Amino acid sequence: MQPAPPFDSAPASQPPWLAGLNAPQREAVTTTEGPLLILAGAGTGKTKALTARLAHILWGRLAFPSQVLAVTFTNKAAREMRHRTEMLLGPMAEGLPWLGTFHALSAKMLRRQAALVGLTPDFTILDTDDQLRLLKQVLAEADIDDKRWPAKQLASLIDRWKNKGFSPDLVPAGERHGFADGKAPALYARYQQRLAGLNACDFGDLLLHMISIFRSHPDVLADWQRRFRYIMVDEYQDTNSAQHQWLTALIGPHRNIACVGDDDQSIYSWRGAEVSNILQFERDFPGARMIRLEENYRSTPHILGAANALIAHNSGRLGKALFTAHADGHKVQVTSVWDGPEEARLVGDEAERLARGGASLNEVAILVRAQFQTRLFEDRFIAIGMPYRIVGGFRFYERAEVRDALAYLRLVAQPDDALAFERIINVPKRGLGDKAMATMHAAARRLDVSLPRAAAALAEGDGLTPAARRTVKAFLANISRWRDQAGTVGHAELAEIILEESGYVGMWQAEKSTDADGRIDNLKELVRAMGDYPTLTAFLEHVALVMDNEAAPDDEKITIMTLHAAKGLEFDQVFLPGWEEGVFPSQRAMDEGGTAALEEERRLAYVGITRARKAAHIINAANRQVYGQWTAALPSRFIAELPDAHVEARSTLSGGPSLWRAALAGGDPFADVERGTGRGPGWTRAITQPGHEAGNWAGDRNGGRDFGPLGSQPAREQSWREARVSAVSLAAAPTIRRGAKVFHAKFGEGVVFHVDGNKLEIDFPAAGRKRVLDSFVTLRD
DNA sequence: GAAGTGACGATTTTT
DNA sequence: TCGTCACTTC
Repeated sequence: MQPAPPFDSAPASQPPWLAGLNAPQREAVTTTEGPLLILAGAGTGKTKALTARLAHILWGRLAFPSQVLAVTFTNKAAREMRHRTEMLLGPMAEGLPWLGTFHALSAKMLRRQAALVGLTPDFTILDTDDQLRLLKQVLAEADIDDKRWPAKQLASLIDRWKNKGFSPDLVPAGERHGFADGKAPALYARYQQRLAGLNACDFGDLLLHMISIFRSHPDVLADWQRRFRYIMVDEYQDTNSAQHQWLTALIGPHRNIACVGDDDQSIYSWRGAEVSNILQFERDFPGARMIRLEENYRSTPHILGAANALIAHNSGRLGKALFTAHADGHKVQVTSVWDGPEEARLVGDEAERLARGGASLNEVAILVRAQFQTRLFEDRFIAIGMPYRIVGGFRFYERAEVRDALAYLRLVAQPDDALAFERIINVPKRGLGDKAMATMHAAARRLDVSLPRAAAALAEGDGLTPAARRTVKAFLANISRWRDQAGTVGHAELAEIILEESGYVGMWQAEKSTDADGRIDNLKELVRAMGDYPTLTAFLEHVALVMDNEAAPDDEKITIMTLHAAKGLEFDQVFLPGWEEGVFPSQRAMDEGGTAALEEERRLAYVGITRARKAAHIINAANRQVYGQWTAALPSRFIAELPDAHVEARSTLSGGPSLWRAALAGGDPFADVERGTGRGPGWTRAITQPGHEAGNWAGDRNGGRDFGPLGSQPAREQSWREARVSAVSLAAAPTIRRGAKVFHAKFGEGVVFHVDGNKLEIDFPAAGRKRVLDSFVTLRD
């Protein structure tokens, strides 16, 4: 399956981890000494090479497992690497204590050396929610109007500085201005003070504190350097400056660092990633070797040909071209359609066709540039009953109910956790308002103790109203009772007791909203997950650093997700909709970042195409609704950059691309289109629907760039059919009354119990009473 | 403390 | 256009 590598003549005694590797992969595995950059294109067996390299080092006794530092970005990648190394090595891999994410590893180091930065080893790790609340307090304290200068903006500024490795005193003069008249560095300093007072770190601190320890304590650094004989880094193109500093500090005199990455897949500059880290590898590490993995085991030659040609339009690349031994397969399809709904319809039809042909829906993905694009697909898939999953959005530990529950647990584990205390002191409602909170904050400042301690003091004194005093006292009594119980009952059981006795579960049970059930389920899931960890502290550490919660792989569904989220994944069939100027490449990105941003968009396109194993299908719509306005859209320039040899283009538009050209030239867009006759029944019905007059469809609101009334275009048959469908459902909606029989894609048939505008309460025999929007049901007779 | 009202703004997201 | 958030009002 691979071209015969020179090492194929190796004796039969060749170790198992070298089996099945091609020549460059093998070279990457066996080059253990000195700096090495493995430039691994999409689908070239990067993880395989990396895990084999780990196996090679450990089996060859070049180092003990505890002497290897293996760093990834995400927990998922870390899990994957651990798992695959275990497959090669067996139990030996379990002893890899320093395999993990940058943040997890740095936190582990920091816990051992917390004292050097004024923390205790049990410091709390704040999530973005806590961080924001703290910053709001800092802003209020400095008397800065957070309307004018939002805490969020300060948070991202501080984040950016931390990504670059700047502590407050190191922020360069040129970057100090721009927020609250140059007060940002002072606010940053104050924020750090507050964190220290809370014995807490935010994510950025996990690395930043270690970097400053490395700087100021050479002896400590030397210890760490001695420990790590080999360093390996995954996704090196995504490293930011702080991570780069952290890594270079840790490299000992042996300089055994191997970084794996692909400059063409660098898509996170907006998050602080510096492509220059990978581009300048050889300058950073003189004498470094570079090995290219270019044989792709994933995609067909047409897919790779298209991707290679596209990415060749970027400048400043390290350069590489993917090739494969696979048979030709299909060309990349590029389809032009009339508008967004038609695009969704097309993808739905194609997916149905694939499913009928025996393909697994789990192997079909729709990769979009931005979240808003998912809606049309969702609408369409609900309408046709196509099972789908949308990846992204809120993660488990970010849900409000999970965070509330965690705040209870944190407060039990850490009596001084002021942020946790603040979050839940009045959840469920206990009648403590702003006034009581202000009193407690004032007391905390005056007595110079943590907020919970101040509250305890107030509960004994007379600073609060009698009612508030009683409430606070009872609350604190509960907390300390739970803390005592921690010694006698298991932590998962304790969590159950806390959630029950605090009234928190009751609060959700009393709530009648649609999602209350789901929230209670999430609380149950949280308690269940706690059982997987030996102690409450271990669990809280896990939660802080591992924000993802691997969803159980469920049944056949088509996946909808962003291109960013798709990096590292692969699917047989990949749909790439929305390839229009302004959408992809994103207008906003180009406005903000110019050419550099355009190149990053192009890398994103490259990532998208290279996700496909068997087929890639690019789609662009001539018209799209942007913020409620219909706008004409040109096909993405990336489409033009794909070579004809690897592309099969088609259009469902009569007139084809000339339509767009005409539209942009400002002339009559239909000048070269045959005028048809009919406005069918769909038209009539569409225009008689309130809010669905022709002008809504495609009017003249966009400076004449929109296409005029469309009714006469025979080629738009499909669009008309859709117009009729939506007209029918709109017409049907008002006739839904109590007692009506309706059908819902998820819950099945049901009987309407109550109507409130477009909100329906429906009794479903299978799912019980649900609140549903009328647009999600169809009327049955 | 809940419900209604108006302004605002709207990529990509991990730890 | 549509959803969110903060603020008002009862």
